[in-house]
Amino acid sequence: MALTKRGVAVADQILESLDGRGFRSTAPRRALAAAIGEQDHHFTAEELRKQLPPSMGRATVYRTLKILVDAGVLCRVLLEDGDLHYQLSHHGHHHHLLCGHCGSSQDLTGCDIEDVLATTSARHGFELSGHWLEVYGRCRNCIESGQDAA
Amino acid sequence: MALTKRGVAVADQILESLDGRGFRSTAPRRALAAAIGEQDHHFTAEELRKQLPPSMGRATVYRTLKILVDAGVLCRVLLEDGDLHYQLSHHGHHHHLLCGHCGSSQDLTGCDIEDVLATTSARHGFELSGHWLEVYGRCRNCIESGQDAA
DNA sequence: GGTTTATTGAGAAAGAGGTTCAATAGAGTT
DNA sequence: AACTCTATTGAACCTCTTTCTCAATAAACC
Repeated sequence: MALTKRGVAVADQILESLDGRGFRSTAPRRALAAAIGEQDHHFTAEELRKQLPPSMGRATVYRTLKILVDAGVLCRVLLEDGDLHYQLSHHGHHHHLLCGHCGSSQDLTGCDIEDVLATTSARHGFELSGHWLEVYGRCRNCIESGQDAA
Repeated sequence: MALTKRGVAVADQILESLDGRGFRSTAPRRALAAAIGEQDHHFTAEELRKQLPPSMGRATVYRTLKILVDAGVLCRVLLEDGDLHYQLSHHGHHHHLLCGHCGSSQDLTGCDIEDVLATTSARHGFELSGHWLEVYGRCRNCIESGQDAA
């Protein structure tokens, strides 16, 4: 696995985050952080595991991923077909624009959906505590490179 | 399983929908439709199966559920923890208000989220084709019966 | 170096869901 | 009512993902 500058920075961030939560810095965790740093797209636990040395136990991958989701380092992405993948969580709460062609995802910022939801929920007598939104479509790159709709 | 008036009506609707799509009316499908009609909440395939006679094969339950999702009779609900459940789909496209206390869900209508998404996506050069939104919180009943936040 | 305790990996096990295929049973026909 | 054709079924088996157990290992701190 070739390491990119960005990937290494991300890996460092992940390890710091683990350290900050009292988790030990171990070789498997460093390898996992490095691998996550190199991911272009959202990924599954198994996809990630395939990119790691087979010496790393299944359980370690799953355990560490769960820790990272709890820590807010990773977030889960719901694909259009119902598959759940992982992805770096750059900001706090945010949404994803998922491209059905290249599989990329960008974070959706500047979205006032919370306000809309608050008023609508209130109309139903519903006390809002959270929401989960995924947006599907085609990204700018795929549009410009002339990929036709699937 | 005690049959309610509403449940029977729902079951009839489901069977009609199957019939309209050229599927045969069989005893297992009738039993499954009846069971779905009696569900208060969103449910998993396995939960439903437990309420059906053990003589009904696993495959039949899964096959029929898939058919019903394709037919638009059922929709999938994403729970806050990432679990996917099934639920009756009353309208076409819609969203759910999921109560974390009683587990109930109501359909979210009168939500102009599509417009908001369209403009925001456009700002990202993203061509919108669909979205998935779930809203979590506490329903009117739970608020009024004084259930404290979990 | 020694001690304590979190962490690890291997293997077993659970859980959800899909596949195969011979047997069964709808639905229309005669 | 019997007959035919074909969709449907259920049992068993399998795959894929995820979790659990537990003895061995290795951080971190003294």
